Amino acid sequence: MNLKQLSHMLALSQTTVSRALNGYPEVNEETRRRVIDAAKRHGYRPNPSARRLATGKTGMIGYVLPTGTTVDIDPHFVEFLSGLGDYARSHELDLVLSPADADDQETTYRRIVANRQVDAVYISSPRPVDRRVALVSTLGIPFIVHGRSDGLDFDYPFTDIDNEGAFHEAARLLVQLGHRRLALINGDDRETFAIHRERGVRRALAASGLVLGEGHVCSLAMTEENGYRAARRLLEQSDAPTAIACSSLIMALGVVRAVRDLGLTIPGDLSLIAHDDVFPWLKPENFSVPLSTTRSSIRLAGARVAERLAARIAGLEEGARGEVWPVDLVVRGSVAGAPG
Amino acid sequence: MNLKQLSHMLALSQTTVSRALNGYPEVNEETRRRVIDAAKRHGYRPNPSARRLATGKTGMIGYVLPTGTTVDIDPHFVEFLSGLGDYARSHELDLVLSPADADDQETTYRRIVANRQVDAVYISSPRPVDRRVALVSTLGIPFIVHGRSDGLDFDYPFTDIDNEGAFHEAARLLVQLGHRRLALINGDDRETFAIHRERGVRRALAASGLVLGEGHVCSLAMTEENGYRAARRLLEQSDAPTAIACSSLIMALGVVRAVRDLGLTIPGDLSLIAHDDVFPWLKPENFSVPLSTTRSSIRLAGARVAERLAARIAGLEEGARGEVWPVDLVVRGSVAGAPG
DNA sequence: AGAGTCTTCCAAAGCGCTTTGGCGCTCCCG
DNA sequence: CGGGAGCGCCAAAGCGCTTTGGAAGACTCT
Repeated sequence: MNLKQLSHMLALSQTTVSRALNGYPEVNEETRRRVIDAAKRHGYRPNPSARRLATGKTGMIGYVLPTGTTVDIDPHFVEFLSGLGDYARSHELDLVLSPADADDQETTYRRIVANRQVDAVYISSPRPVDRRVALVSTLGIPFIVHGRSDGLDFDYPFTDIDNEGAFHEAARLLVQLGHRRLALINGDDRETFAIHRERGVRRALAASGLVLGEGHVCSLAMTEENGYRAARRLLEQSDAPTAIACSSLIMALGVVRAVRDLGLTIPGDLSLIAHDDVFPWLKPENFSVPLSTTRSSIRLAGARVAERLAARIAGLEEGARGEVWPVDLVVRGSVAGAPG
Repeated sequence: MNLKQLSHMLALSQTTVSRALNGYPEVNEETRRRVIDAAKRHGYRPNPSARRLATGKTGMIGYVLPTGTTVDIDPHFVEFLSGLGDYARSHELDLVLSPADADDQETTYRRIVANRQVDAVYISSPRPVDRRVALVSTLGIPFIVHGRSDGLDFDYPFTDIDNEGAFHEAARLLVQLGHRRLALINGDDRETFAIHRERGVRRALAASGLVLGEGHVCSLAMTEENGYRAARRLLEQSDAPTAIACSSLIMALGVVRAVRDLGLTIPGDLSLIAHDDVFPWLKPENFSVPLSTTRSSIRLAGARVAERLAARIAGLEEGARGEVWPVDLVVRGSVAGAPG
């Protein structure tokens, strides 16, 4: 059932039917009703390929998915996706994932824009001076960055959480509790979020005349194993930290295991605070010692990004407004005063 | 740069240029070379919307993403996606995720097929007599089911792992080690994989004249918390199991925590085997007591599904062939002879 | 009553590609 | 040298929608 058939059976022109369906004003309400009714009754659905060809609108938002046998999409992605999908569903948007070589995502961004495959794109896990952000903003397609890229000489729209503030708060609390030797087990420090977190910790320490020791910061992919290794390394050195801030719940699992292996306890020997992106399947309150966290739902962020993307597509949002969400510091049993 | 412009500047017809580019035989090799060269030099890329309108081919594979505020996409999805993306990338396929109400995915499948939005779809987490499978197969779009749906009165193409065999092997090993009271901490038993796993365990027990006790099987969403709760419940009852088979590594985390909370040890008081889908961020060998697992890479499955989908789109694969992959049983420190 | 203004609808021209049907040319063979 | 076969190419017709540029009819106003 296409426009032609439908208009023919209504004894109207395709123009009128199209306009009636798309809410254009120059059609009689009575006629519109008739058309809409008939369309519904015959299950007419405009062919999106044709519509796209004519309008350029696709009803899709794009994301370039970094892939490669050595590349791991991390589990945060799925939570973000849940939120994004949730919003997208209610607005009839689809999401197209274009897999790309992790080291060359730009070609793919170019392609999907040149091909007008999507109405908007988002970018995640940005790094400082991120070339994708630069590229996409010159390409002139609506976009939102989830996170931030520093050092760019132009503004761009983003939604980020206050990573620096969160880790500043966490570190400040630890310092207030008397800790003098803090360590940071961070994510990949080529990513902005990790840099911001480190900055937050350093700033808090500096406020009390302390520093983050040379060997007291680790930047690794956020796996349980890396959390374990980092913690072992930190805790076995002579000036072992008495408190650790950790960038992920998954890494924190490894930290807890290391602590146990070394015969230490939390929070007796070590205070621990981790960042919690709010996974349904792993909760900080369920750690053997309930884990203090800086908490921010990545799922909500996904929904927000989708919302802004939709607004931009509709022309309701413009400009380079960046928003930074505050992060909750949730104190649980894993922190205590410094030992000794 | 479109076909018209390109053909004009080559002083050829659009037809010839199109054919040259698409590898049709009726064009002189010399001409073809010229055309391809010019296309490359001018960065010509056929407009996919137009091509789609003309051919019906989209170069995309579809997936209906169940969403809803109460619906959690589980982290397995992201690993599957990695594999799928990996293959898709090398074959210039994109993936479109259409979010849908988790309770009504069929409408969305209908839509994407009717709209010819994608060349093929896949279905995951199938249940017995899954209506999506029935629907999609009548819709006549190429598809692959990741997993299996039992009780359908027709065949369909799927790629699954031998869940029954895996848990049969696991349970058999435990029985051989002298365990008489086994328990199963399973995933949601509305899904086929969980049913198959339970069947595997029961079959192994039956072979030795044993049964899976009434209170010895739990079916829950695969979260750490549920693993913990299930394990507590099992271990605190009077006829507590001496061995547990567990459907997920994440749940196993909870089991381990419960065991510790109860002052028990693995494998002294309890033997534990879990299914490992092979996450890069959580490895069974890194559990405090290295975890025995039934192992099967869900990532590889993703790549395989993509491969079959591509083959079907190209008309290289037909029929309802189902493939069932064997699962490795990897024995580590978490199993031992039955206590007492 | 005639002119002007809306209102409501239509025919037709794209959007950029593929594909059908056919045409002219060369080549080979009897 | 004439005719049939192939080769290489082209013009034009879609694919199904939106949108431009009217046009016919109804209505208002003077």
